[in-house]
Amino acid sequence: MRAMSDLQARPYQLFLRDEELLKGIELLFYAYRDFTSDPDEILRKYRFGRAHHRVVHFVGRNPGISVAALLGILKITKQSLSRVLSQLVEQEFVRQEKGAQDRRQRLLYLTDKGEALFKELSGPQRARVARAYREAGAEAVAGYRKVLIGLLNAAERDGILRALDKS
Amino acid sequence: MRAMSDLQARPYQLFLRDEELLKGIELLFYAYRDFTSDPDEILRKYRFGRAHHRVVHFVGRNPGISVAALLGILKITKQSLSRVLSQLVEQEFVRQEKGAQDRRQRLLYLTDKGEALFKELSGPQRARVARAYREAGAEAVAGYRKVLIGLLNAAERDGILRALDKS
DNA sequence: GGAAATATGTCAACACTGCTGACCAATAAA
DNA sequence: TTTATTGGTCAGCAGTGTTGACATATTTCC
Repeated sequence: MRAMSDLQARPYQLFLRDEELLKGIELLFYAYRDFTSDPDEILRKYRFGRAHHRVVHFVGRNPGISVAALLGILKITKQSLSRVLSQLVEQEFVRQEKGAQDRRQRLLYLTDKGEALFKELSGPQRARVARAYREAGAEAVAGYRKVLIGLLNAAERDGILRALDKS
Repeated sequence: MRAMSDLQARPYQLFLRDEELLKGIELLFYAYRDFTSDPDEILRKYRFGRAHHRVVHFVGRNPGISVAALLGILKITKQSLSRVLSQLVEQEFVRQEKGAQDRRQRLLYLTDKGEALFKELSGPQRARVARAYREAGAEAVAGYRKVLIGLLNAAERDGILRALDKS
């Protein structure tokens, strides 16, 4: 494929590395594309989109989360969140409660209906991840996590890891 | 957090597994969120979006790709592709060429301007992946790949792997 | 107590990117 | 020559991100 002369012009390690990096990028794209396809289909029944899914997921996983904290996870504006959140509240998938200490806060919880949706949406995703984990083995899973953690913005890495370990 | 009685009602292994699966799901979300943030910012300068990025990327990586093949990668409709593709062609980031064997095809190539954009966009992403790979180590990278491949739709897995190895 | 900061909500407008449906033209294959 | 394939286009709609401007309730600070 490449002549020996190329190995002089450009260090072999570096060349290989760049190709590997691009493959890593593309693999992430493909995996995420397929990963989101199952819930996307389910959401159509409810006339919801991915944004609704994210809210249901992170409220379900963080009962009593504040709006500000949810915004921090999703990294969107409050106006964007407001649109989907008010739909979820109106249709009774999510319930809001005034904070006990700070009564300005609207703490978020899933209703029973919300829990059911959470499970319906996460079912195929859990199955997909379970299959991938099973096929790859425990050691590979550890590597998968290690690399994904490395992909995070360094500044927020600790916060995300803490959030993931709260359970 | 959980009483011993729960361990009887639900096998311990299964419980742990479910928690791990949800963490794997969330980690993928966070990684993809941060992974796309760098190019997103660059794209604003050009008044382009993520869809433009994807086209530039996959045309850059597959010079001479047909429109149908590109649609197969992106999994969007031709109308959606058309919108961004025609902008990229008009602004001379992408060039179209009639197929030699099949003259119905419009084979796609990056122009020099397109190549420059490709590099500008992939730079931060390659740096991010390089950092993650470096921090995690070769063994972890192998696991990362193994799991991501497992997340792909089984039906298309072989095709994607072949596409990734063409280089 | 009163001013300032914080948490949240809301209205309006805009941009990007998916989608469906309906056609059309050029070219290849049967 | 009919039929299928490749690609393009117009129109409209939905979902989700953005900015900017305000409004309200509550907490914190001086």
